[in-house]
Formats: sequence, C-alpha cells, structure tokens
Amino acid sequence: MEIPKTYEPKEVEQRWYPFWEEHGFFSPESNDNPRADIFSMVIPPPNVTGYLHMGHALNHTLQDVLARWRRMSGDRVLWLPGTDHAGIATQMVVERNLAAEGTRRQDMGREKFVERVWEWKEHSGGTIQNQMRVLGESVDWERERFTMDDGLSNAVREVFVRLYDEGLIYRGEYMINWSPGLQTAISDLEVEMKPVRGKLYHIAYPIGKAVSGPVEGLAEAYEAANAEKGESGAEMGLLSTTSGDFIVVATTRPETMLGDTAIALNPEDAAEGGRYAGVAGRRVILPLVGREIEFVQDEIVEKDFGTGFVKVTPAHDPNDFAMGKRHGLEFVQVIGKDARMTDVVPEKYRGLDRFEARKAVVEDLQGLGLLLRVDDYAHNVGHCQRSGMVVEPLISTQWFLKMRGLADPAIDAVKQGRTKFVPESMTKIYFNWLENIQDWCISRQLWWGHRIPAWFTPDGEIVVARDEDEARQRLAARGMDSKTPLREEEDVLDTWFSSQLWPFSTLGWPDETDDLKKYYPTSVLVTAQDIIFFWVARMMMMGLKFMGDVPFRTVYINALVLDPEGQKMSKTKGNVVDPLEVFEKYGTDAVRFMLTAASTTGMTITPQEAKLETARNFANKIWNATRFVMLNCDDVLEGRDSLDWETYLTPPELADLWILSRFNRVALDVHSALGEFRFHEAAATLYHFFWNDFCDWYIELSKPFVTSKESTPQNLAVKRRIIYVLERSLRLLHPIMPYITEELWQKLPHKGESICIADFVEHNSAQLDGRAEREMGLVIDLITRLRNIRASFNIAPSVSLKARIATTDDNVRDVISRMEAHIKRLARIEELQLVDQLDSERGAARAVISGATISVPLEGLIDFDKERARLEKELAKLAGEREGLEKRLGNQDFIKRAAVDVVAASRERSVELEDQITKLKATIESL
RNA sequence: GGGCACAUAACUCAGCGGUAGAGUGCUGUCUUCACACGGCAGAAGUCGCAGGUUCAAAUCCUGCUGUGCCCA
Repeated sequence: MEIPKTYEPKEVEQRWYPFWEEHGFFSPESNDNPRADIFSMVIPPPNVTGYLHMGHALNHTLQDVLARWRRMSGDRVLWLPGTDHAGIATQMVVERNLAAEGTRRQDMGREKFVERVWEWKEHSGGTIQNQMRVLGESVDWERERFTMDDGLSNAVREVFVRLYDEGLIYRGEYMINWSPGLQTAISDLEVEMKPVRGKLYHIAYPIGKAVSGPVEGLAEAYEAANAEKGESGAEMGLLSTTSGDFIVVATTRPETMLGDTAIALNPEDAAEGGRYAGVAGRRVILPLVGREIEFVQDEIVEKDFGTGFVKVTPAHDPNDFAMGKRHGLEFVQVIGKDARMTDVVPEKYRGLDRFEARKAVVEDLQGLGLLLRVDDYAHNVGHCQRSGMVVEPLISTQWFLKMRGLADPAIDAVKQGRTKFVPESMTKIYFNWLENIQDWCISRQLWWGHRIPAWFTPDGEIVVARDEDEARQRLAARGMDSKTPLREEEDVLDTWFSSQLWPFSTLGWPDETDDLKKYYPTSVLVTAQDIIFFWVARMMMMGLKFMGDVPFRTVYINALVLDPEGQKMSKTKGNVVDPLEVFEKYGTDAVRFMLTAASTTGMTITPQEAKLETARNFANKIWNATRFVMLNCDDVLEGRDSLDWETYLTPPELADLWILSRFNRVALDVHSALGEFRFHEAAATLYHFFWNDFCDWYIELSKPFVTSKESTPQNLAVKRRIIYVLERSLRLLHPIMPYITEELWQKLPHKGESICIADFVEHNSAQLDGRAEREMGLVIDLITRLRNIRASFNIAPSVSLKARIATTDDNVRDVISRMEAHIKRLARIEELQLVDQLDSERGAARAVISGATISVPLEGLIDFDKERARLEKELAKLAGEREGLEKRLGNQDFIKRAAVDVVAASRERSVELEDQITKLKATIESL
C-alpha cells in the first residue's frame, strides 16, 4: 500500500468539499430525527464584492467548529451563509472603475449605474463563496442569502413602513455628519475621531461699531489683560481700548466665523456682578462680514474654559446647532456639500475650499489686527471612516430612526440573560452604547442600496408605502388625489438597516415560514468586537421589535487577528495576510487548528509561522499515526465496518484500560470546552491526547503486536483496539480539522457515509478508570527514569542495560511485573529484577520514584561526582517541596481552616516525599 | 477627558485561591522497521512594582508603572 510519508493537504482538500456538498450533509434536512435539537447560526455577511481576510477565517472557523460539533452530536444544524451589499464600499469600487473608463455615474444615470453594480457583483461575487468552500465551511448553500435579493428587500420595505407608521422613523432637517468625499450623510458610528495637531485662534470681535481700518495694539492689550491668570485658568475676554471695546473668542475653525450668528456666554458671567456684566445687552459686529450678532446666555458655556465667550455657528457645529435651536438663532450655511464656501459669504471667499478659506480668513483678521494669538492645539477631529476626509457637520434633510425606545428592550434582554455574551465583559460595551444611544441617520445619498420607500406629491406631501400602488391607496385614504404625479425618494438606506434584519429576514420574514418557526431565535452568533454597535445591538433591537424575541441565545465575540508583530492589520499598513496563501502553504486543517488553538480568553491572536508549523506538524502526526496502522493492519482492516471494544478476543491489559480511560476523559473535556466556547482548551486537549498519550505511549506499547506478521488473537485484538481509539479520535478532531479526518476516517473501518455525520463521541463514564491511569502513570514514570539514566551517562541506545527495582509495595510490584516486557523494551533493559531491597552497590546509577527505588549497574561507566551531583540536585528539589509542606502542616490555622481534602492531600504528599527523600539519602550514602 | 482589557520561561500564550504549565525556541542524543513536519532526555520563570485581605495569593482587593482597545 502506497501512502506518502508526509501529509499533502492540497489533493485531499480538493476532494472532499464537493463530496460533502453533493451529499447534502450540511442541510438541516439531512437529519431526519424528528426529535433532534435545533442548532442554528447565521453567518455575519461579508461584503459581496470583497474577499475574506484572516479575521473572517477565524470567525468562520469557529462557527464551523461549532456547527460540525453540534451536527455530529445529533442536532439538526442550520448554518446560513450570505453576503451584504456594502452600499458605500461597493459603490466606491464601481465608481473607481468608471473613472478608469473616463466616465462618471452621473453621466450614465441611476438605472444604468445600478445595472453596472449588479454586473460587478456577478463578476466578483463568487470570490467569498469559493473561499468559504476552501475553508471547508459546513454552511447550507441552498439557503444562501444576499441583502439585496427580493426577499430581503421586501423585509426592508416592510420594516421601514411599519417603523414609519409607528412614528419611529421621521424625516427632517437636522445636523448630520456629511462626508464630502462620499457626498453622502453618514451615521455617528461611521465617523472616526482622530487626533489632529491643529491651532487655536484667538480672535477679537468689536462691540458696538465695526472696525474701519487695522486696529493697533489689541494683541498687546489681550496679553496685558491676561498677564496674571486667575487660578481657574479662565482668560479675560473683554478688552476696552481707545479703539473701542472688543470681546475675544477662540476657535479651531476660523472659517466658520463667517457663519456666526451669536456669541454665547454663561449666565453667571453675564449676571450683575459677573465678569462680563453689562455686555450681554450690546451687539457684536462680525468682522469680515459686518453682520450684527447678539449675545446669548447658555448654561452649556463653561466659564473657565478660554475667555468664557464662545462663537456660535449653528449651521456648522452640533453644539452650536443645539444652541441655535434653543435661542432661535439664524442658521447661516457658509460651507456647502462640496466642502467649499457658499455664496452667502463675502465675495472674496466664495467657492474656496474650507481649508483655503481658513487661511484667507486668518490672513484677513491678522490684517485687521483682530487675530490676537495662535496656539498649537491638539484635538480630535471627525473623519469619514471610508473616505478618510474630515467630516463636515451640516444641516440637511435626512431620514432618522428613533432609537431610545428600541434600545431599552435590547438592554433588558441582556440584563435578564435572554441573550448571553461570551466573554461576559462585552456586555459593558453593549450597555454603554445602548444607554447613550442617539437617533440614527439612516438615509444615504447613494444609488446602490435599498431605495427608501417614500413618495412626494407635487405639493410636498410625503407618503411612505411598500410600493407605489400602496402609496396611491394611502393618498386616497388621506382624502387626497391618488392620481397625482409622485416623485420617488432618491435616497437609499444605510446598509446596516438591512443587515440588522439578517437573523429573521434570511429565514423568510415577513412570511411566517417554517424556517422562521424552527430556526429563530438562532443559537449562537459568532462575530467580531468591532461590530457590536453597528450590527449586534441593532439586530437585538430589531429582533425584539419584529419577532418579539432575541435573535440569538448567545453572542460569542471572537478575537481580533493581528499581524505576526502584534500590530492591527490594515490595508494602509500593508500588513494584511491573505488567508488563501496561508492555507496553500500549511494546509487548511493546520490553519484551522492554529486559529482554534489560539482562541484563548485573550482578545487578540497573532498568527506566527511557528504556530502554523506546530499545527501543520500535528496534521502530519495524525497522518503518520494512521499510516502506521494502515501499513500494519491489513488483517483487521479487510471487510470490517464496525468496531466494538468489548468484542475483542483477549482481555484488555493495563495500557488498553488506560488509553480508553484517557480517551473518555478527553471526549468529556472536549464536549464541555466547546459547550462553553473554550476553543483553545478543546484544541489543546486533543493535541496532547493524540500526540502524547496515543502516539508516544499507546502506539509505542503496541508495536510488537501490531508489527508482528502473525495474526494471533492477541495481535488482532491489539490492532483492533488501536483502530478503535484512532477512529474515535478522528471523530473528535473532525470539527477542527475536517479534511484530514475525513480522508483518514474513510480508510478505516467506520459506520456511515461521512465523518461529517458520524456521532461525535460522547464520553462513557464506565470506561473512566482512575486506577489504570495511576498504574500507567507509575509505568511511564519508571520508563522515563530509566531513560533519563541512560541519557545522563551518555549510554548508546545499542547498549543493553540491567536494572533492579526495589519495592515493598505489592501493588507496585504487581504492576511492574505485569508490564515487565513493555518496560524492558521501551527503556532498553535486557534484564529487570524486582527485589525487596537494594544492597549497597558501587557503580550503579540510582533513581527514586513514588514507591520504588531504581538501580542500574554501570560498572566502569559511572562518574561518581556527576552521579552524586545529579542525585543531590534531585534531593534538594524534593527537600524544598517538603519544607514548604511541613511548614504548612505545622500551622494549626491551616489544619483548622483549610479544606479537609487539601489537608489530606498535603499529608499524603508529605509522606510520599519523606519516603523518597529517605531513599535518596540512602542512595547517596551508598555511593 | 471617561471606560475596559492586559502585564507569567528567550518568544507566543494557558492557568485565575492550595508555592507554576503548553507550543515554539534552546541544550544533549538518536537517521531504531509511522512520522527528522520525527523519537528520547534535559535546562530554563523572585508569575510588572508596592501595599492589603487570607491559614494560604500568579490567582481576590487598592494604588502605581507600562502596553493595547473602545467611547467622547
């Protein structure tokens, strides 16, 4: 039989996915048990025209581990795949393509453009799905969804209309975040605050009369007035000079002064006896513009910040907007959607970009002597997440969703534990955002997305309806002319508006489908931390609103994948790792194992070569362990499809009972680890069991029987037991490493068509055997000590040694004699003698284990000083441990207060130590 | 400015009340009939610093220092 010495993942991986898909194993309908539990998940939909990165690979791997585990455990599993339309990102890409062709969307018109986007989607849309197949994801492709497909679009309209009818969606003129780069409004969440090293400009505004020419000496007067700063740090902002009175304001955006319509101050400053008493009744003449503006008093103004005077630009700052509303101020828009100055500013600034305008305004103020000081000033400025441009707060007519009333049930649901976050600390982030939630600007000035289902009559009436027919009916119902020409709203909805419906829109809502009844609420959502607000919280709100129940029982937040240096991956840094390249190099199973093993309680993962190599080597180990079996077990592999531990002809010996016990413990641990999302623990447990217990000990112990050419009952029994454990181990490994386990499992005796739908092994507590584990521990310890002696004295493997083992413990004696042949072979001992007591023996290496003393005669090979040093080091270690224990046991408080079993264990260990120390001392003396 | 994490062996990380574990790396050794992507053996850590609680602290509490993330 030809089996390569090294596992070659590529060929194997290509073979199995089509097999799985064709057989429909990933469909929930493949489980025909009517009483099966339901396990359902919806995938976080990636951008339809995008590609998967390492973060997706992690996110998808963990979901697949859960899905495969639950499927094998007998659940009816639905894992629903799909993509979203990523409005802004996709439109940007297509626009870039158009630009390369020398055209613009505006030139081709909306309909043609949207067609182009669909073409682009078809063209690049398969990428994600192919990558998912490479990863081995056990999703149900029959149920794949896209946020823009008919069903989901229908759900979006339905939700919009219902929310509007309830008054939760409203349209109005408010201050929004405008992205001049994208030419659309964006939501608060899409604004990224970045530190910017800017300037703080101190500007004087004249009171009462305009300045006619340059004012001299104002800056000096300002400095003089503030030569002695008060303790509060507040500055004097009222200057009385021969040229008249001035107030001083400070701003980081001087260009907005052209749109100032008031000066605000705290009422305490304005009150009689206040710092600026008497000023409030007067008027300020806005420099460069000449407009008279008034003072307003507002609590929001901090007395001690700056001069205590604040310029108010209601059309270009969110705080000022609120103040403008409170005081009925005029809203003067000086910056347009193109980020250029509008026509309401003095002619010389018109059409200037906002940053050019800043320069011009500063220069002109300086010319007038009104620029008093410029400080360096580090502050945070909102940037558009997508385009990177500085966001311009603008007043604009947009659609909004009222959030407060929706947020409260979402908070309660988590507080009541109806949805659980893992890790639990994520709830704080969730609560914090929902408790401080603001209304959500849901309209976008894009063409790619769900068009808002609203129509306008010629006289400006708005009708919101599921379609135009319904709009006309609604008009009629309002007693209006239903034949009137209607103009459809141009704006589309934020992509997240459709994504937030994902857990139920994908299952057929608003129809009451079977799927919806069966699979909602979903069992688990696995997602990343950065979309808790964007997506998770919003799905919670919508699920509760429209389904009357939470969308998922558990939200598992997976780690953030960093680059090998621990830096966040980003396109701009150029440190993004392409998962497909990594799969190619190490094999998909290895990458999946690495990601699973790295999913610890920490919130980051740094995939490094070394970790991938470890995982690849593990796959190779599995391959070779099976290879060994295949090469030697022809006589039991033929025509067998079933393996039952109990039916073997010879009774199990210690090693068999031990491996069976270990296996069951591992099965138990893996189950409970996965049940609590401790992925790392599941992976580590399997790794150690397979490599150390199964390969290093069980296979090694079995070799003489397995490699024997004779089909004796004992040889056959040993082979069958190895295969039995191996086949079950593959099943436990399958959720993490689907390809290699399927490949090997198919070659071994097995029941069923595919390991995908084989039973995940439940642990059998009757096979847990503490005694066998203890006894085997003794054997392992003994063999290790004997090998250690060999290594310490540099004795070649070819040299056979004799060993004598002294014990007075009948059980130890019994175990050793039962395992004598194994011990001799694995430790390369030709003669093993069991005695009650060792004579003083020169020229022998000694070692002490629990319950026995070992002596290996090494006449002429031994270096006494070296041997003494070795033993004394051992003695010191044991003595140190005993000292600690003695101290503890001598403490009455410990005896009284510590748990009974802890005291008992300490006593037991103390006796054991005492015994070993005595033996060691005797050994050292005998040298 | 507010909040949340994290600091354990050279590196990456487990452990989270009973005096330390893994993988990689390192040292020695073996090309022994599954695997050198291997076997065997071994060395390596005052668990960031300072206090406190406790019979007992890497583990709980407080403060400090450093690092990272989120929100404003």
